[in-house]
Amino acid sequence: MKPIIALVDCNSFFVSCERVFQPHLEGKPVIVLSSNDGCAIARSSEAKALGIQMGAPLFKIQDIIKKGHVKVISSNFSLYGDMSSRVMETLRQFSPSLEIYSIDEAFLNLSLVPEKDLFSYACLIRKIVKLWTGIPVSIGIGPTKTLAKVANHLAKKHSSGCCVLLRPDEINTALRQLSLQDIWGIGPQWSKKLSHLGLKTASDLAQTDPHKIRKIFNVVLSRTALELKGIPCLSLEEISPPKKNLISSRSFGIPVTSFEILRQAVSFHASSLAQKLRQQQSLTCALNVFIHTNRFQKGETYYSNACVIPLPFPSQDTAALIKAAISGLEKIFKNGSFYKKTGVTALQIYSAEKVPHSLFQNKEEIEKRKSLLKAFDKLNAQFGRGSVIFASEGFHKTWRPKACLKSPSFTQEWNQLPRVK
DNA sequence: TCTGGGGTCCTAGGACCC
DNA sequence: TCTGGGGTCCTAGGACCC
Repeated sequence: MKPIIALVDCNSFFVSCERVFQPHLEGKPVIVLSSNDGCAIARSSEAKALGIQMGAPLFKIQDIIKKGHVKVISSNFSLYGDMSSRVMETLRQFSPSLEIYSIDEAFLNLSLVPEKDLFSYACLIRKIVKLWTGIPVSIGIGPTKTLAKVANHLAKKHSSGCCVLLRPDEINTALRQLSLQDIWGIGPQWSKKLSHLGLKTASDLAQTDPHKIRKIFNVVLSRTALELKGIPCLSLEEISPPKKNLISSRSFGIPVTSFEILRQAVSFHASSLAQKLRQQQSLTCALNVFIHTNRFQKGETYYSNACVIPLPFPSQDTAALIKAAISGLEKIFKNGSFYKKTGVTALQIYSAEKVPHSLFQNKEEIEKRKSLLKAFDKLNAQFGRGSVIFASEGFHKTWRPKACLKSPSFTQEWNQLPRVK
């Protein structure tokens, strides 16, 4: 059977989530900021029209914001995560196989839908998602993931919000009008290198010999070229594999100089990693701890350092991870610096099932710790993250990133539920 | 004053093994 | 002058994604 893949992409997702609970923002320019209120990471179409670029630092767009009366909102990731689950669950109604690609995108296998019905089916999906979740989406359909991405690019420009790209003549026309940097998998570096080779459009790349691409670039780009030709190289991954690396890091709301505050932040990150490890039933063998000062600060020496701490035993235990992370911090902390950010990465992650217990570990003790952490996770799941914490995280989080313009957690906190008058 | 957080894959080169 | 052949594992760096 010929594969048919749909890419469903939520329009300006974070902005749309905010609009569901603040309908007065509809039709107005709105942006959502990154952590610490740093950059614009989501823009409504009205904000894009004003010239606000993706990733633009807030302080550089203050003029546009003022003149264009742009509504600025701090990010609220627990709200977006919750809304994302609602969208994905709705999409499951429409296909037996679905790959959740990111917080706001999913690939659907639509091979069972007759070709003539695809467009109206896409329109139906779009209508139901909007009705059930309040989130507007665009849907692109093609014979490969990369062509579904291309179709989605076109769908966003179309009033129907849907686009089917299956006939060779339609695909060719679309590819001739698509520039290299708009292709999924081609970033600024490769598009520059490709244009030096005389290639200008997606159609040029599709017509180039993939072996030649592989020689000059690598296998990844040669796959992209094949996918543009309609030859599937990327399969639908319905079950997301466990993460091979996990990271927890944040910039500080204010510069931090004290070791004690850094210790609290590092403990928070180690604890957050341990929870993620337990969630995906993995163990880590080593942590990487890093700190750095503000690299944009003129007149101050930039200091950045990191160190890897092997754990005595593979672990997912919060206490063990906190202990290791703090010992790493002690090695790299330099007195007198104004720190801007810290974080912890879990390296060498293995499935908990596959790692045997060490002879030097007390089995009883391990079981006791396991049930303690299970209760810990259960409480946090029931009463909200951070309801129970390890004391070394501290209770005040003075290092917390800035989020001055955050909207209420409409769907996760009882006391912040929207009121209907 | 103010510049995010969290991932993936591939390749080349070095260390080491028999 | 000429210095084996074949393999694994790890790491750093570079590209990409949302």
